[in-house]
Amino acid sequence: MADLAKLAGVSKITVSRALGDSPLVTAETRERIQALARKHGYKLNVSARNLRLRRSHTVAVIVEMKPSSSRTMWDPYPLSLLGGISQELTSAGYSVLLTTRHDAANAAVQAADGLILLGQGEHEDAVKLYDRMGLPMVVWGAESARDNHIVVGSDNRHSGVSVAERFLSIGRRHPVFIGNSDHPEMAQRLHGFVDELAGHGIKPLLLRRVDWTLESGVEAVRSLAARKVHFDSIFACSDLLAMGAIRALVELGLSVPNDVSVVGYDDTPHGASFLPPLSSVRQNWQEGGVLLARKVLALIDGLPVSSQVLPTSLVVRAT
Amino acid sequence: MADLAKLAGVSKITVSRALGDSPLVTAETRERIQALARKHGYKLNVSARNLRLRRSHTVAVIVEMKPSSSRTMWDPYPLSLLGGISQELTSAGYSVLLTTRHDAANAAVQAADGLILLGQGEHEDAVKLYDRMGLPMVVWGAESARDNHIVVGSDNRHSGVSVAERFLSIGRRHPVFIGNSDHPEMAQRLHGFVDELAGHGIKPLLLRRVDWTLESGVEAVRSLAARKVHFDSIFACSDLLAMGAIRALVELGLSVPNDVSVVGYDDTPHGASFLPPLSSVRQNWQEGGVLLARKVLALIDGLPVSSQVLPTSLVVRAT
DNA sequence: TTGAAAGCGCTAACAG
DNA sequence: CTGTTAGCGCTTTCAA
Repeated sequence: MADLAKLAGVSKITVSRALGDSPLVTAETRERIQALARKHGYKLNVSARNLRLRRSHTVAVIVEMKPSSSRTMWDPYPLSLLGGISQELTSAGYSVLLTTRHDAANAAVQAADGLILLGQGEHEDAVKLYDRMGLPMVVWGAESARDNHIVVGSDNRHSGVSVAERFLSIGRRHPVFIGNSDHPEMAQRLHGFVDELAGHGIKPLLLRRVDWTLESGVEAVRSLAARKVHFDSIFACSDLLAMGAIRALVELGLSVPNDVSVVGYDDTPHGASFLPPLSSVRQNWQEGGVLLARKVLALIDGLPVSSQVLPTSLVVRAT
Repeated sequence: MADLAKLAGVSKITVSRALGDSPLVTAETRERIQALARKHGYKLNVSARNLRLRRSHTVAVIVEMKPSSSRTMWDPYPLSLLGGISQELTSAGYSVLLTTRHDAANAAVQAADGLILLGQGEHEDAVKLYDRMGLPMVVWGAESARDNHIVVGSDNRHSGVSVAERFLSIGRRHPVFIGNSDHPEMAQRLHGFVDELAGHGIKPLLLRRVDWTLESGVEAVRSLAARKVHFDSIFACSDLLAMGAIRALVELGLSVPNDVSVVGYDDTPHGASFLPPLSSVRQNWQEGGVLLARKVLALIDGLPVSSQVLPTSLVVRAT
């Protein structure tokens, strides 16, 4: 910057202002300096600016990473969410610092101006952990009565209601829910599901499954059969669970959807390509990511921010 | 740091050294100062350190992002790769700056100490673009004769050979390859496939498909049928393509694997859960990520680094 | 509208 | 083994 100043015959600070599009500098000199900067390939020293400004211009995105052979890593919070976040933060001049829960102690994470937490964790333990850092934080997940964080998430409750409505409308009377109610988002799906069914005098069977894998879905249905439970519909908390369930149903000689209706969650491309094509609940991740980013930025700027729930849609296919 | 120095009755630099585990300081004072730092919740100012050290301690990871409704964003380079990268960089004290190709002009990206490029792009245009930045760079993809970058990738050529061997061993004589040979990794799969088959006097049919979606796979097989091509085996460059192909085959009244054998690529959980369970080529992404990270770090440290090819394995399931 | 001075928090070099 | 000095590159006062 000092070099540019010399070249342009002005002072360092004028260069700084010119490059920052400050109104304190003539349009003419601004142009001249910017052209010079381009010509000489000048690059702003981000560290120096950040040191001076006492901000890192960085938002740490913390993903829940449970590496496991049977589960695509970070599977439930897919990349589209990251895509939306990245797009929005970058265009605001912020960087996306990608981290996992383990790396939270990292100096760079601590220096972040804000935090986006993808996944609350069981019992919201992740939320509690990061809350202590005292940084502006926005969480992707389910809104909770207990805590008062800014949360962006899909309308999990309504998803549950929609699936219940669907099952009722096609005459199903013995529904099963497969998922993990310790997971806040799934808990809300369950609530919606249960409440809507209760209005029609129906109480679904809750089948708790911690893993969201195909195998887990297979086992779930097998256990149902082993216990001689009578059921005619399944709401599974992931497409993989749903596909596993269908496989087990077929093995048992049951027909989907004639004998049992199945609805999955997330509307993955693979679910759509399943035979039979899977009915599933779709959430808008890209938009969720954009909103998460906007809200941390607002928080960082000290603006008022509120939680937001995004609509979901039940995509009815063949199951 | 100045405050800590005052508290400990030493100078700033001693604190700096103590916190950095420098051997220049007594074990006793190091302990004392570190305890003090913990107690008072001291956080290193990363910007100041980076400014002084003239390094950002950041590696930019550039993902190829082509948002499209029918394709999970960033699909071909899944998160496990990012997981491996993140794990390795973080434990070396580096941050992962996540960006897309569009954001490459970003000041923070330019300030990175190194670059990891996920995906070479068609005709390696992405590689050429980032090469101009003059940063230490490592690329995930296929090694290329033309360029001389450090590349980490799966043994795509051998994958092609394996699939050809498999087809030959079960008596297939009319194989089809579905993929995009402009994509370097896929080109190598094709080469291996073609070469191995050529040794047995067989020339596979190349069916070019730009999209790696289910629909694309369906169309591919339909076009085959429409042209009355005789074929008995398909090597598809993604599980989704393979699943689409199988769906179309079934619609045409053909049986998989009796009439046609199909092998996909990537061994996704969804492929494994497909009915029938999909045979597919598996690559080790997590390890690939770790290697990518290690190699940029070595490059940054001025150490000699060479490209590396990771073995793949053909997982034979029901198709 | 432009500039001079000061200092953000840290560490490498050198001196003790 | 510890300390002093200096300066990384930038931008916010304050003054012209």
